[in-house]
Amino acid sequence: MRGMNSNPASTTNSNGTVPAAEAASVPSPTFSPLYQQIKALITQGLEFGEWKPGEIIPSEVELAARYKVSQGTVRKAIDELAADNLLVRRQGKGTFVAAHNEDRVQFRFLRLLPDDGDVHPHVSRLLECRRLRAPAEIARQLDLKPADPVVLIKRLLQFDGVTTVFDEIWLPGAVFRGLTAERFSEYKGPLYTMFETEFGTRMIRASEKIRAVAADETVAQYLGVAEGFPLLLVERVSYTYGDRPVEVRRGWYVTTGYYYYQNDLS
Amino acid sequence: MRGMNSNPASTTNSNGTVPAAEAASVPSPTFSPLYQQIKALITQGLEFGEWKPGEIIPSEVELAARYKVSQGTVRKAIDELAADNLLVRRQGKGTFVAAHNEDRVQFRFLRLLPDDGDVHPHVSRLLECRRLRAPAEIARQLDLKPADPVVLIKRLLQFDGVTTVFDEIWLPGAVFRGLTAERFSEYKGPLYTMFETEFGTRMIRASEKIRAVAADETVAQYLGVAEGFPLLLVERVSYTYGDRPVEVRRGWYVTTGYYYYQNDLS
DNA sequence: TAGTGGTCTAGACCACGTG
DNA sequence: ACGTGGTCTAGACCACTAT
Repeated sequence: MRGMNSNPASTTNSNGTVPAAEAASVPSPTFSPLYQQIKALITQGLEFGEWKPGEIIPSEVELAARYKVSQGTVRKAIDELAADNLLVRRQGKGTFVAAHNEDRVQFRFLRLLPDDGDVHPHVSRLLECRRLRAPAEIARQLDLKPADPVVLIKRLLQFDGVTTVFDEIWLPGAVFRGLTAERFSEYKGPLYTMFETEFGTRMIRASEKIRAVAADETVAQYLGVAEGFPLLLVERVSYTYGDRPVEVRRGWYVTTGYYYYQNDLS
Repeated sequence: MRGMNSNPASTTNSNGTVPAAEAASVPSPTFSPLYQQIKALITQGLEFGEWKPGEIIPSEVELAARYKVSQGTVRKAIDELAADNLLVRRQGKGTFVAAHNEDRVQFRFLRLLPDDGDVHPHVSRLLECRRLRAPAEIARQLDLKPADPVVLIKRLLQFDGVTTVFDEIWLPGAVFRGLTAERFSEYKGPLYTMFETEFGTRMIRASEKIRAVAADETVAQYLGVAEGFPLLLVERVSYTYGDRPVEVRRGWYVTTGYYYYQNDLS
């Protein structure tokens, strides 16, 4: 492999050098470092379920042999996947597919913390779960055609019996076939874990827009506050592999005694 | 150097292996990988001003020679410092000390974006800048003794002529000697740039607590909104080298037409 | 004892920026 | 043409976990 990763402009294009075996489906003409190509291959394995959440993936040495590259190259690929929170390394044991049912998840996707720092589990109460045609704005955000089917979920979150969050969750209907109120109610545990195990959809990344708004009549009633009460509105779009949006979530938060946490501005 | 980085429990403690020259002041008895030690040495160079913001640092080869380690070890140290936003790599040119006067800074520390996506520069208007004794809560957050001197700055930020942010900034008086309203007014450019060039204090990291609050009489007047209007309250603590807190900032944001942005929940 | 990830090295070549 | 960071390799040894 040494020295074969030449410039795409050179006479011998480097993509022939992807150590075949299970090379990318369509060898693109663009150049990328070997470890990026390995990273893509491993990501495919994750996406297509070759290794499932919580499971161990082959050792670095094995992967190096399979892809016909050095261990160092596999290592760099895994380093990035671990930084992206897709894999978790455990020294002496191996490398595992990140699962959404670990302790940290509640704080990865629900960043609301109480002022006193104590950690309380939350209770979810389903208000509504129905299928309808996507409003224009939701369709745009989910990258669907207007009027495509979507699932709308409304729910409340309670901390210590106090209703603190009202969520409005929009999901693409095609992906979340058979998601009903019953199915929803039966499921114990975090929502993202259900999405993962029941619908094979993993949330990889999210972006959020945060603002302060006044509670309207409906939301005020749900949250047990006066109309006009200041609420934190968090509008999140979550993405799965390939940066495909698969969830739009609008959350109205009562931030009395709670705050939204954000670390490190990088 | 090969193979000398043995366990701290072993007979020959590894810290003697720090390639001296400019070894750490107090060789601690705890073990850490070589590249972490190199990282600490480079960080010291940054903290003590050996290389100033915007300047280039020695090449990897030079640093490897100076610290008597391989280029790969220096590389790993620099990789982490770049990930921490303390250094910036530029292929073909060299590695530079991150400066706070670049384009990205306005978005690194002021994450307010307009709904339409356009980017407008902001104008700052100083309301007040005086010295006083630290209230208990501020003293706690700045790691000072109660009643230690602090500087309190109050200011407004305007976007397109519209007042959008009211800031209350608390700084340790000992560090920011000679910071007066005049000095403040004279300075053009971002605040953090002034802190850096005028007072030798760099903000490295920050954490934020965000909530929605109702505008009180004073803030409402400053921001030109009705009393009770919902505002985003962002409480930020900024840290310099060694995780020492050097700023407490409370910002009240009008989020009409603007939102607070947050990417990637990692 | 064996296997895994983690560290460290030395050397080669590539890609980028500048003279 | 030269120097910088970026990629890749091969091999050694360390640290942790399990058996």
